[in-house]
Amino acid sequence: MRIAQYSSKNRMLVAVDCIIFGFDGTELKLLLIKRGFEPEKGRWSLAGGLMKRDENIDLAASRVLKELTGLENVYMEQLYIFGEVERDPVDRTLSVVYSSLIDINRYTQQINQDYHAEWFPLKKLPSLIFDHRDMVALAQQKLRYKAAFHPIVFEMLPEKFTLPQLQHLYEGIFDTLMDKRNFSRKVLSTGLLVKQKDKEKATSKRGAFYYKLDKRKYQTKFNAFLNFIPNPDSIR
Amino acid sequence: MRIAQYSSKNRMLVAVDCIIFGFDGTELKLLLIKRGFEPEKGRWSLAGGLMKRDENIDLAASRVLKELTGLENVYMEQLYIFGEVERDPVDRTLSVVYSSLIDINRYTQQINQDYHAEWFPLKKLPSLIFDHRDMVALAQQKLRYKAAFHPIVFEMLPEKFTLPQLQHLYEGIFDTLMDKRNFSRKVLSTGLLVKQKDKEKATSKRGAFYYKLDKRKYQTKFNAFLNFIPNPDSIR
DNA sequence: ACAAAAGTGTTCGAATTACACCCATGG
DNA sequence: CCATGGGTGTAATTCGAACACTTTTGT
Repeated sequence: MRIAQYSSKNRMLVAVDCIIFGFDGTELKLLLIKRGFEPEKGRWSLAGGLMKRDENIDLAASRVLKELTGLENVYMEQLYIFGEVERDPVDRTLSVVYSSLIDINRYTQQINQDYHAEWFPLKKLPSLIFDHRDMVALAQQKLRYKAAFHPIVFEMLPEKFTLPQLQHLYEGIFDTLMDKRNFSRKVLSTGLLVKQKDKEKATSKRGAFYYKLDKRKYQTKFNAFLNFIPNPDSIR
Repeated sequence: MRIAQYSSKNRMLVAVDCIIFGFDGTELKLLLIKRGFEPEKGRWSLAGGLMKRDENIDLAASRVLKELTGLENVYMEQLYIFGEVERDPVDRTLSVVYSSLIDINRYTQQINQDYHAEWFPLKKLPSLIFDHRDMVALAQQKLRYKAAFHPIVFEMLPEKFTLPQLQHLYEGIFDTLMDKRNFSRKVLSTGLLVKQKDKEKATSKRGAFYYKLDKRKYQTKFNAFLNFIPNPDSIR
């Protein structure tokens, strides 16, 4: 009876779609590609493609991202699987969504002219195909949730970064403003940041000291919960 | 080029597996079924089955759970997709894992003799097929994470429950002991509990007052983060 | 009368918030 | 010399942790 279900009539296609959040030191952005094939050719979408039958899901996500944007070796994690029956009009297709956080400036070389990929400010996204807008909304929600408790967003910063940059990033994620005195006290109290001797001088005359992440401590303290949200009600 | 990938050679099977956590007032348990078909017939496994091609994923999970355990209308949420290439020896099969929290006593009628389903204490699980042990470990981790910040675990309690029961549940989830004075102060301070006039008299001579969840407030306050973990280091 | 679980308050230290001024520098 | 953003300290409050005794009642 049940073993009969190990039959092929229920096989289906599985896609991966990659949500790439990026931070340029000021603003939170999302990487989109201009879809190069039908249906919906020419419209903006997440970097996505079909997973192969003999391919691990995580590797499929990396491959698709590489093929469509040129990005390689970026931090990615599985977010959710979307499976409404009618979500892709051509064929029954599930989509496993991956989410990623990167430092935009670190990867400008990789995202070159060969790819029709472009960064869009999170607040000014174009319309997206299928259910991609829902995917982005879910990813944003999860990013907030994680950022509220973990120092994970260091994935989106350069090797060296300043406290004002870090604060701008958190403000972007939560769409709120924070007090810089309280912010620096809290973030420094984690003991995860190492102050550098040099300064970032591009955005201010005085310059802001660089910090680096103490990666050893970061690994072990990952589960030490931080509470970065100034006030739950202020999150929009 | 790329449209050629909208071909059928990459179709694959997709299963759903259901992790059912239950609480009986004292102990955290997991619902397992004796697998009724090859391979691995006769061994214990999560309630799982293949998803149909014309079926929504969430509905597939509900259907499979109903078919294998008799359970209906339980709170379920998608946890993760497992997709190692060799995870199922018979055929390439992804598994979408769902996780669920229920009040064991409320559903004893539904889980009847027709089904080879059985509750196992979380600390004394039998060996499980395929990667099901990994699935359980991940679900447990996520349950802790959520329970640490949300009053979500009310899904696992009866309509009326006592503070000692609620505390035992949290102690089961975190495998730790909590101070009942601090616990009750914290949980009552949420304003989500409504004290009842009657008492539960089965487990003590004096009896413990019942409480009910204020569902209106629960809906709106769901995102008010609670911090139930006594001390992050004490979580094993 | 006693065993067993329920219920309740206080004190202390830590963390969080609100808030305002001086600093360094490039122009 | 001044405009711009960087950097720091303190007081008031809230929150979390530790801790022990009294109440109720079935046996």
